[in-house]
Amino acid sequence: MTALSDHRTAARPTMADVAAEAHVSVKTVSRVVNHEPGVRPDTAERVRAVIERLGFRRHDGARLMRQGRTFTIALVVEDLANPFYSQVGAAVEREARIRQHQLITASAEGSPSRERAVIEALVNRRVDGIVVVPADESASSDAVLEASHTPIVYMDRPVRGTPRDTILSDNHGGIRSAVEHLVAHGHRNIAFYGDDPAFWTARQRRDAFVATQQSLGLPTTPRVSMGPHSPASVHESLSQWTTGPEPITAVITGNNRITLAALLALRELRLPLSLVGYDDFELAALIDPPVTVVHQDPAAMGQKAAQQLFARLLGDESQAQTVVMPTRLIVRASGVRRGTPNR
Amino acid sequence: MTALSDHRTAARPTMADVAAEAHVSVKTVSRVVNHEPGVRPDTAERVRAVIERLGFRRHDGARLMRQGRTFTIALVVEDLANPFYSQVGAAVEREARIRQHQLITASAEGSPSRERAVIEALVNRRVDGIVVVPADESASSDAVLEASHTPIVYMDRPVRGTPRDTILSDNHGGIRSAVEHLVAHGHRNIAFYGDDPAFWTARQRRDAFVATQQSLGLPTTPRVSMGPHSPASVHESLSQWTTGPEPITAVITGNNRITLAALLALRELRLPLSLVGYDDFELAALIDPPVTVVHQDPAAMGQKAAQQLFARLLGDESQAQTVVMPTRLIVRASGVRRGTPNR
DNA sequence: TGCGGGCATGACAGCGTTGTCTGACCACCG
DNA sequence: CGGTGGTCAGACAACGCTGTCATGCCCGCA
Repeated sequence: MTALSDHRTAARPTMADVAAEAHVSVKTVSRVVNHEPGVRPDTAERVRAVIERLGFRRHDGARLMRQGRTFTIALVVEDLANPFYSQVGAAVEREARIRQHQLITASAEGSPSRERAVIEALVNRRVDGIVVVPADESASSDAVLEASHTPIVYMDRPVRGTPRDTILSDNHGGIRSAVEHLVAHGHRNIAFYGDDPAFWTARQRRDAFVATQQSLGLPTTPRVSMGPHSPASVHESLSQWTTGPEPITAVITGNNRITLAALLALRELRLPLSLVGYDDFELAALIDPPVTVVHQDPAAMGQKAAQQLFARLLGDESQAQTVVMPTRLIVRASGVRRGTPNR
Repeated sequence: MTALSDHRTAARPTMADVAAEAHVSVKTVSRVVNHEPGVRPDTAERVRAVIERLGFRRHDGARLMRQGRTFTIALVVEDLANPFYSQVGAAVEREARIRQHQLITASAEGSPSRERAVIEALVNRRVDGIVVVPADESASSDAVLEASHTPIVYMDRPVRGTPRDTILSDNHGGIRSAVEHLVAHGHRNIAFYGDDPAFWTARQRRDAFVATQQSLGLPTTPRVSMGPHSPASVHESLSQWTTGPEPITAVITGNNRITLAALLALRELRLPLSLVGYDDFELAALIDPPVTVVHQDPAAMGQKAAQQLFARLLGDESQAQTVVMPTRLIVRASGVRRGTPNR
């Protein structure tokens, strides 16, 4: 254990060291370091010289503990490597940085218990606030947060119980725009592939699909398949739905990964179906055919969440609000009719 | 400023509160909280009950300050939203989490001065160690780190000066495998599009390209174009190099973004050139034609960097080492000859 | 010469923990 | 019955900094 601390025990001068060397009190050093007034220029200069010479750096841990806040916020997501979350992360970090805060990021890997553990650790560190993409709607960690009075903003999915600031994407509107787009291009038989219905967003999008179909008077033959999906699972139902009566001519996919699976399946089956995917992705324009997508803006969502959090940190005591961020349909060739509709 | 602290001043019980309530000393509470021996079961039980009742949570900031380390590491990259870095980030966070550490992520946005500021802030917080993708080779922040004795691991790019642990990707091998692959498919006139030569990796890859061309006895007509690149800039030189004498039949791109630019340019020009890109990307298999790539493994690099950092934290005092991670050529259709070579 | 007032500086406590050391109490033994 | 040793518990200082308050000094003015 001695080795462990070598790099710390080694001559890290404190204010006391500087004070002794400069023949002033610790408080004066503090004043100089923090640019507080009331220090004679020559004294300040002397102190600065010693600081320079000893290589002193203020210990922010001590400082922050004295001051009661940590100038740190945290972001808890499912998987940092997922482009959606990494864009959220970049946006949140940016908001934090311009406000002199630091960002701790943590992955809960989709596990509520891990999420709880992670959040407890963050609360114990007294992070000033947390942005969470909750792993489940019951949010077992919510009680912890309640007790700790740590401000929190939920993202992408709501949580039952105490009302909290929540930033959502307009799942309903997004799906509706997708369906309407396809209908405008003459499609009437459309399939929907959604993610695991354990996810709130997956259910939202499915329900929006069904509702839109009904409101537009489309055939309501159940062509909804919920995940988790693989290229193989998509493949299977696709080959059914394209061969029976009223074969589908278009597909809507409920997220990134499913879009990928569907594209692979479509390619294998050599089916020229139209496709609209939920979530934009890099290079969507380069796929053949270019994929039309419902774009939600993760950067904007992250930014909004961080801004809301900082508003709370600055004392905004208004009622918790839910913000629904608009989506945008990016039309590329894939939504346009290619197969021959059979009626 | 009062509002600012509402959520903190509000009843956050300390060990002293618990101690008073349980009629024991603070130290005993500490013992119970930390599962230290030497507390009678009934006393411990009483203390636990009070802890539960008051909702006490240990203040890790205070604890860590007493103990001298923070159980925090940091990752400094250029842009968290870039898939390469986000995968690195996910891997580093994972390594940190399984070791009970937390990860602070920060973007330097490619600016050396911002990087310096960010690193100074991290050092001031006494993070236990830092993984950095340095913005430039001179690494002005290195002096700060030297003085603070904070362990550091550099990633993706080396830094001049004091030797440090460095995790690099095998740029030379990667490019060589790309060139050899193309040559094996009959290509002899190959162009290289690299990123801004201000980047060390960009220069490495360019140099590797030139060297490999020479060693394989290929025509050494200079068909190297360094960035920054846009689809337009690629477009321009492409149309030149495909029309003059000894027209090129294949292209190698030096990173993700350039691959994208090149794909767009090739599509516009309707040129059936072969393409090998540096960096794999999601959906590369779905592009038409599927893009052959040199795959570097960001997750493995991040993991390796974190592991090396933790080894240092645990007292590994051996000499700084540079690890070069292998790359892997993922052959998809795009490397295969499609255009008609003109000889 | 004495005094009020401002300025520069310092002493001290405290943020919430933990490490060290001391002490009370009890049991056991010769 | 006194000494010894073990167990449980607490007092106190310290981590490095900042907020509060006190002090000393010099200046100007009556």
